[in-house]
Amino acid sequence: METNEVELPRVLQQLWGREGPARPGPKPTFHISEIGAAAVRLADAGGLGAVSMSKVAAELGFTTMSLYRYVEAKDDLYVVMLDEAFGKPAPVDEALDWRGRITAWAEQLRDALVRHPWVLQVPLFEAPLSPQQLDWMEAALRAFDGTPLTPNDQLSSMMLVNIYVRGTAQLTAHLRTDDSADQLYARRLAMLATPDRFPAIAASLQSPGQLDIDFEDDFQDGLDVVLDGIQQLIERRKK
Amino acid sequence: METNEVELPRVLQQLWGREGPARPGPKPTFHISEIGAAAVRLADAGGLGAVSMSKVAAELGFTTMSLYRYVEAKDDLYVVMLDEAFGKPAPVDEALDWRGRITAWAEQLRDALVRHPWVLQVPLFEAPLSPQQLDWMEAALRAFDGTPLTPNDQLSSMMLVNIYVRGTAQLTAHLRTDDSADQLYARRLAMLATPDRFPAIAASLQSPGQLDIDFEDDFQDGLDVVLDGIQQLIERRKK
DNA sequence: GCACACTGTGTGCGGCGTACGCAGACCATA
DNA sequence: TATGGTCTGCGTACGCCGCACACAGTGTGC
Repeated sequence: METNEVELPRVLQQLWGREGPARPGPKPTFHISEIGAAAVRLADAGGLGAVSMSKVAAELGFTTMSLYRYVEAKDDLYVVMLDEAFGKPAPVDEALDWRGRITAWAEQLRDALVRHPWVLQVPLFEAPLSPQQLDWMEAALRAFDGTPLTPNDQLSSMMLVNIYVRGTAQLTAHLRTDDSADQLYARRLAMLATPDRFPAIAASLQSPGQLDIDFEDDFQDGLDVVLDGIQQLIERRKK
Repeated sequence: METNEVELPRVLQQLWGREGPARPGPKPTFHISEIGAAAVRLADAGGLGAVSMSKVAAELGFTTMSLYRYVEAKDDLYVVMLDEAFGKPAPVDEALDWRGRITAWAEQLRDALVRHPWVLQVPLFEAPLSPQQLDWMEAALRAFDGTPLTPNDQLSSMMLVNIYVRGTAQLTAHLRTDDSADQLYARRLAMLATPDRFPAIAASLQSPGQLDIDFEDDFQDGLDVVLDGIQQLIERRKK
């Protein structure tokens, strides 16, 4: 009888704690999650660029090449970092309706991205399969419990919110570190977007309230637009 | 009298054709857009990783260091590449309503991203100011002509659609290159997302129609959800 | 107690971005 | 037309990076 586990990459096996027991040779000095934590520390402090195999190894008091006993390539390190950075999502509040629940989820996700902005720069080539990422996925899906959304609807709605949060986080990432950046941008835009070639842009620059951005309000407003769309889908499914 | 132009970085000045005329010394052999085109060619063929200063220079028959006469750093090269890759958006079709127009815009954007998937991997730290990117921005804003949306509404609605397209493109990018990837993912997910810890995920895996993904349909459905949200905003603004 | 799989180390390679100094080309001015 | 100054393009070199590979030591299962 074959278990036939659609074999996972080694990193994922380690993250899921699927280690074969008791093998010959010396015991590993630490768990990959410690490597991930060290890498996250570096990234938090100096951005993703500050994360290199040698720096991570140095952080742990090891040589560069030791890391390759735990990780097959740098991409694997990224996987571990992501899993480490997100942490566990707060449990779903059953008292709220779906809108309140998914909003709380979105805010949590946003906060995590603000705490670890480098997450948005991590080049990823595979869909998420690490434990904590599935926890987040699970939490989002549960927010739609009790709605008439089909499983597929729930999945795509989650993706929609996920995409929204990541997208806005990316757009505002550089503004958060430099307050004057948006004003400089507005002035440059005003200079380049001449009314003859860019009437619509020029017009939007005329409008007031352009210069004081409130991240919190903008985030909520945009999210509400997305959720309004999902709400319509829910109404449609009710019939 | 000071022109006081909120001085642009040199790359942008070159992209906008704001060159000071007639200076001593030999004439530049080419324009940065040629460098950008060469880099885009490399990226299209071998991904963003295939783009290095030396490779681009070789593509043009030049030495590596020559490029630094046109570009201050590699990040500048990315700016040029992006401007080059997007091209000009098709003119807005006045016959359509806002929904038809922004849909057409979104489809165009998606097609551009499918043609140049590496765009999604380009690390960017500044808001777009290059000519063609402003063209795209302008086109999107014009789609909302005639709606009661305020300029700020239009801006955030555009961002919403932009974010949606980029997000979905990112998610489906790796699926397009490998048809079996999603099935492998589904099987791995089924193995890891046990009903005790991940009931919602497990449930959604039970649902039918999971395995045959239709990019086109999924894209349109999700986009419609987003547009439904914007429509509600429009209704609200009407009053 | 023995064999052997496994851990951690050292060396080294190829490639990257780019700082810097130099030769020659070309224009503005005299 | 002669000249001076400045810009272009090139060569060299440096310090990083990810990682292949060979090697020594370690501890478990037989």
